[in-house]
Amino acid sequence: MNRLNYHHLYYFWRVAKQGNLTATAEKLAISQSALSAQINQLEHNIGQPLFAREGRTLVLTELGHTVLNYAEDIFQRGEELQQLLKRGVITLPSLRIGMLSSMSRNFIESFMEPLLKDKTDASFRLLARPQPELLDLLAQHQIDVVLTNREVSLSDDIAWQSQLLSRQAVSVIAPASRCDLPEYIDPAYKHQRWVVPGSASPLRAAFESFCTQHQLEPEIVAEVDDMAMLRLLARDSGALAAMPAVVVRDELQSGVLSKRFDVPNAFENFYAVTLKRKFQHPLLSELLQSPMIDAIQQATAEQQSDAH
Amino acid sequence: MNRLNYHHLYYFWRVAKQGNLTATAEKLAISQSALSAQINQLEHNIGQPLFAREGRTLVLTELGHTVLNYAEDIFQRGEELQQLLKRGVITLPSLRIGMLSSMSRNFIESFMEPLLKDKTDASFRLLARPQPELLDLLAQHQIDVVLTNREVSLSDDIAWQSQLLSRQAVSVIAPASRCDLPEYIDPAYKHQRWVVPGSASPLRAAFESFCTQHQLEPEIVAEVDDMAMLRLLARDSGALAAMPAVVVRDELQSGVLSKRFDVPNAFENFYAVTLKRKFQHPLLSELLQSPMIDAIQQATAEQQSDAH
DNA sequence: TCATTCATTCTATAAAAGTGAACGTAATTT
DNA sequence: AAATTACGTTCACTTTTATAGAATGAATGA
Repeated sequence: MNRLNYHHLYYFWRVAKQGNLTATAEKLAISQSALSAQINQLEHNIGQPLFAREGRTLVLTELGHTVLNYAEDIFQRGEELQQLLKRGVITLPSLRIGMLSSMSRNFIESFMEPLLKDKTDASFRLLARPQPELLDLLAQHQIDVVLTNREVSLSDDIAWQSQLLSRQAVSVIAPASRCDLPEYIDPAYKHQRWVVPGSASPLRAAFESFCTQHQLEPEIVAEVDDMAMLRLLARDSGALAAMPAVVVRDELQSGVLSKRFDVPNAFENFYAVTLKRKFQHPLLSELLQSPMIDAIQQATAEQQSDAH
Repeated sequence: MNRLNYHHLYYFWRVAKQGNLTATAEKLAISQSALSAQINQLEHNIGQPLFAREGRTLVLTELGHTVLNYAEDIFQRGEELQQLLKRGVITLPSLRIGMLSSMSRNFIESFMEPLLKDKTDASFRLLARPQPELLDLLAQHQIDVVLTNREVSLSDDIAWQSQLLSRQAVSVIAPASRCDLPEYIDPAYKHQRWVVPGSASPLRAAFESFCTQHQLEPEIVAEVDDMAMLRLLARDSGALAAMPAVVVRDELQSGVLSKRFDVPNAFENFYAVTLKRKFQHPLLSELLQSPMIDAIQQATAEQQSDAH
C-alpha cells in the first residue's frame, strides 16, 4: 500500500455516511462515475473491498466499518478546523440522539437533563425511529447514541457498546378513583380492565406470566407500543395499567394516578448504545457519566438487591 | 475558502513538524519547488500565511500553530489507520518525553515509574536538551511532554499548558563523615566548602540569599548545572551540597550522605509542560494523573502549608 | 567577499481527477 | 412478462492539479 490518499478517504467517508453513491456525488457536485472511480482506487490501494456490492446498493464490509470509524475521527476534526478557519470560532456540533418511539418520554427527558440547564452552548437533535433504523444510523455516524429498551444483538461488523442506564420495575397503575384496590396482589384484581404494552414488548410477556401465575383474567382494553400513548390511556381510560412508573411520573405526583404495587421480577431496561470510538462527543461523555445516571444506577442496584 | 485540501494539509504537517522545507521534500521524495507550491496554495486557500518567512527559514505563525495542532490530530489518526491496514494491528506510538539535562534523574525516574512496571506495551523515548530546544520540539509535536524545573514564559503563538508536578525543598547535604554538623543553621556552617547549583538556577539564588542572611561565607568548590553531576560531587567531593534531597535519594538511604536541614523558603519546582490538545497520548494522561503524582502534590501541599 | 543554504518563481510535462455516454443489473411498475 | 426506474461501473476523452528542473533571490557564515 502506498501512502493513504486522504481525498479518496474523504469521498469514502461521505459515501459511507450517506450510504448511497449517486446522492453523495450530487452533494459533492461531481459525477457518479468520478466518485465511483475514486472509491475503487481507494479499495484497490488498500487491497480489500470496503463496500460489498449487494444488488444495486453499497453495503459496508467489516473492514469498511473500521475504516469509517477512523475517517469519522479524521474528518470531524478536519471540519472543525475548516470552521475555525472560516468563521474564527468552533461551535460544538449538535449531539444527535436516537430514541425508540416506544420509550418513556420522561426517561428520555431525565437523561437529557444536564443538556437543558445552564449550558448555553449545548445543542442537540432528537430522533425517534424503529430500532433497526436507529442502529443503521448509528453505524453510519449519523447519530451519536441510541436510547433503547431493547437489547442489541451483537453484530460481526460493528462494535456496539451498550451501557445499561437504568432498570425500572413494572408497576400496576390505577386511576385515583380506584385507590380502593389493595397495594398487593389480591383476588380483587381477578377481573379488571387493563391497558398494557404491546405484545412485542418484554414487559407484556412479564405481565402475562404474572397473570397466569395469580390466575388473573384481565380484560385487555388496549395494547399499545408507544409509552407516551400508554400514559394517556392510563390517565384517561379509567382502566388499570401495567407500565414502568416513570412513564406516568407527573400523574403519580399530582395524584391523578396512583401506583398500587410492583409486578415482581418484571423490569424495563434502558440502554445507551454507542459505537466504540476513540473520540466521543464531549456532551455524550458528560451525559453517560452524569450524576443522575449514577443515581439511577445506584437506585436500581438497590432495587435489585431488595428483590433478592 | 474552498474545501480543505487534505494533501496540502498533509504536506504542511510534515514541513511544520520538521521545520524545514528542503529536508521534508527529500523525505517525501518530491522536489522542493513542488512542496513550496503546495504549501503556498494551502495558505492562499486559507487566505492567511501559516509560515512567516524569516530569512531563509520558515517559522510557524500563530495560525500556523493552531492548524498544526489540528493536523497532528488528523494525521496521527491517519497513520494509525494506515498501520492497521498494512499490518492488521495498531501499536501505541512511543511516548516521547523531553527533559532538561539539569534535572534530577531520580525525579524523572519516579515520574516514569508507571511506565516501567507490568506494562508490556508501554514504550517511550527520553531526550535531554536545553529548555528552548525542548519547547521547540514540543511546539512541533516531536515530543509529547517536557519535564522541567524552569517556569515556561507565555508565548503569543503557542498555548502551553504547564502542570506543577512536585515541589522539593532545597536541603543541605553533608557526607557521612560530617554528621557532626547540627541539623539546624548554626555558626558551624560559617566557613565550609560547598558544591552548589549553577548560577542560572533559582536554587542558587535562594542559596546565596540564605548565606547572606546568616552571614555564611561559603567556599564554592564547584558550581554545576547538571543535577546528576552535582550528585556525584556531593558524594565524592567531601564538601557540603545544597540541592533537593530527591537528587541523592539513594545515598541518603544508604547512609553515604546525610541531610542536615532544609533551606527555608527555597524550593525546586518540577513542571510537566504540554501543548493544549484535544487528544493527548494515553500514556501521558496516565502519568499526569498517576497516584504517585497525586501523592507528591499532596505532600508538597502539606509542605507549603507547613511553611506558612 | 564568496560560497552555501534554503525558499520561491517560472515553464513544461506528467499524473490525477473529472465528464458524459454507454452499459449492466437489480428492483419496481404496468 | 415487458417496460421502467434506480443505481453502480466502465470507457474514452478533457480538464485540472501536481511535479520536475532550471533560474532567481535572499540570508547566513566562513
